[in-house]
Amino acid sequence: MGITKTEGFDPQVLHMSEVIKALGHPARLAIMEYLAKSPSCICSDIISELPLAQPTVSRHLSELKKVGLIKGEISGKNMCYCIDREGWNAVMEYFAQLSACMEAPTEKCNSSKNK
Amino acid sequence: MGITKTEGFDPQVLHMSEVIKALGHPARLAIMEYLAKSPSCICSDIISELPLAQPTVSRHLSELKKVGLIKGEISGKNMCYCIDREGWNAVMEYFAQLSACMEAPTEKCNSSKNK
DNA sequence: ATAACATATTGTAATATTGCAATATGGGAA
DNA sequence: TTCCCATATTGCAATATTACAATATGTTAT
Repeated sequence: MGITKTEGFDPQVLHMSEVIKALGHPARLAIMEYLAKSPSCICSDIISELPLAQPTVSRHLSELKKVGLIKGEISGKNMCYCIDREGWNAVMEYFAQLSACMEAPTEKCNSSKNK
Repeated sequence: MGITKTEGFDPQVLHMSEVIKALGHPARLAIMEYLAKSPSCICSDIISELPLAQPTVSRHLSELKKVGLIKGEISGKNMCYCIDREGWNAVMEYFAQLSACMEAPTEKCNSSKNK
């Protein structure tokens, strides 16, 4: 159906999957890489870095912004995007927690079930 | 168009985005959580854990397997899935490297450009 | 062999995603 | 103001994704 079912899932899983989904696209992952590595955050630089048309890049940028992975600030005539550390760190912590559960054979790791 | 352009992107970005995309769905992320937390890896347990029909879960499982995040082993009448640590760790290392680039203000972090 | 169970595959309908051209918007410069 | 420039938005068309019923496959027990 193309529609993703959301009922019956843990709210944290729902939220995280949405953020992670935004990272699951070459253009958007490349944007994150670029912003992580480059001192420049000017939108036009990002556009010229990617093999996609300007409207397409703009759409990907707004999707990353929507889920809180980047934030944009107007800087004169340009738009300056940068990584939103809060959103990014939340994903990293989520993954770290999952990894920890894999390592710990018999520990609880049931933080999401305590409700 | 629904089709994702791949030309002009770094091969690592292409591969990683594919794996991450598999994680960007509530059912598939819930499966990963379940396998990380639970000692059981029997397919039927996963199915009864999710609010989705059996064929749908089966498809999600095969997608996770396709990108190397889980692996399945036949165990008599049952199928036993578990996390493929190699694939999982590759994603974690990729993210760790990206995070490191964000922290390091003026270091190179250009490993992907050395080609 | 047959029944019962567990899982995978196929077919299909509904919806989502992607990409780009065209266009709109908004700021600075002339 | 008018002309650029940079970016966002809109409107498609093509393709991908999702979910499930129906069905197929394979395994174990009887």
